[in-house]
Amino acid sequence: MACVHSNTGASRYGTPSTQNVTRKAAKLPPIPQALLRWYDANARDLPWRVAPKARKAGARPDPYAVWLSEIMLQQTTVATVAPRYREFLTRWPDVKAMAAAPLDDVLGEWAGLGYYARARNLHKCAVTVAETHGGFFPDTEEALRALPGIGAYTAAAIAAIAFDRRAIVIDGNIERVVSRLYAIDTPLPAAKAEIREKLEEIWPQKRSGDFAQGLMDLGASICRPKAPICLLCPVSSRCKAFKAGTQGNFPVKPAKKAKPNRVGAVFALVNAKGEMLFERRPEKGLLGGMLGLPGTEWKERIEADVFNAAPAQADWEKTGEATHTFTHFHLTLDVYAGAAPKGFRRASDQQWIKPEEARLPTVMKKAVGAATPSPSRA
DNA sequence: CATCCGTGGAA
DNA sequence: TTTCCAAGGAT
Repeated sequence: MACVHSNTGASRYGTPSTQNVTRKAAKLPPIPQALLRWYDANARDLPWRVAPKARKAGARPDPYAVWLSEIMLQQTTVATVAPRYREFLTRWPDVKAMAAAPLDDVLGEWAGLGYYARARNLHKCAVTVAETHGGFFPDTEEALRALPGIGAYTAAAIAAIAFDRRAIVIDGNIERVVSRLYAIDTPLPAAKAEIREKLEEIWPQKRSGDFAQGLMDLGASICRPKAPICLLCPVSSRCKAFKAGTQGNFPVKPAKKAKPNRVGAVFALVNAKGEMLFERRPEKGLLGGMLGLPGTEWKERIEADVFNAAPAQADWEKTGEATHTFTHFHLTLDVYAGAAPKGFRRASDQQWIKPEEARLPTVMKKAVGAATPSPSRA
């Protein structure tokens, strides 16, 4: 990449005292060039990633694997995703396999990962790709964007990483990197337009996917939210915030709201086989489609007669509490345990499962734990 | 544009 | 203990 001689470089007017140094009128390398060189040497080894070296040799990632990883990585850390991703890929090696699976199997495999709409849309997307795209993911940003669970970020990421399209990928990492590079002081999310404009100017035609992954790796390892390691940054010389020493001020974010408290009660009904009664939660809303213990709604105040929400008449004993913090509220659940009365018949949306075998969202796992205290305690 | 939607790790 | 926040999307 030939360096065009700058006609604005300071070297023209260099003082005589620097004559022996003869610094090259070194125009700084463009950001993509510096970033990609850094990525070639420092790319993280991730299970869904084709390393830059292999990529240059012609290897291409499986679009299914890219899609699966991107959905799982939405608002979820690499450390959490990596082992779960391997389980998904082993269980459903391709999109047709996932499309053929029952939704409840996918939800069960997703248990504990949070944001369960992702799992519902994952399955819906697999079915769509299998049925209306012949089992192949579309290779354009626009067509990808139309699929369930694929928004602006994920569509661009898949287009760039799996299909080598020039697509402007913007995630939280890249927002942070760019807002520091250009010292963008507009608060998010309003700053997104400006961030996109800056990226549009510098985004390379070639190695679009590697550029996106390089920016994200940089954001994760160097240009971190707290204590960025600017001394190791390949583009610090181009970074407006670094030069001003203000990298800690970016990105500007709005203040967060306080989380209200909510309370409720759940009931752990146990039968003679030691199985516990679970029910499938409504398809939409919090923990939609997941298994849980029957119980009250979760409100600011406890209901007058919580036993109206019990699944059966039983000698309910309060065995403990479960506390959990969701994205937008704190929850305290009173946990009651009881034995199923004779002749009890479960409803159609309920099922008996050994508690240790149930694939549950975390709050329900905590509630089950509070219903069955571990035998040993010193 | 604002709100809803999980979880676990780090500081 | 509390706060922050991570490869966001749907409504």
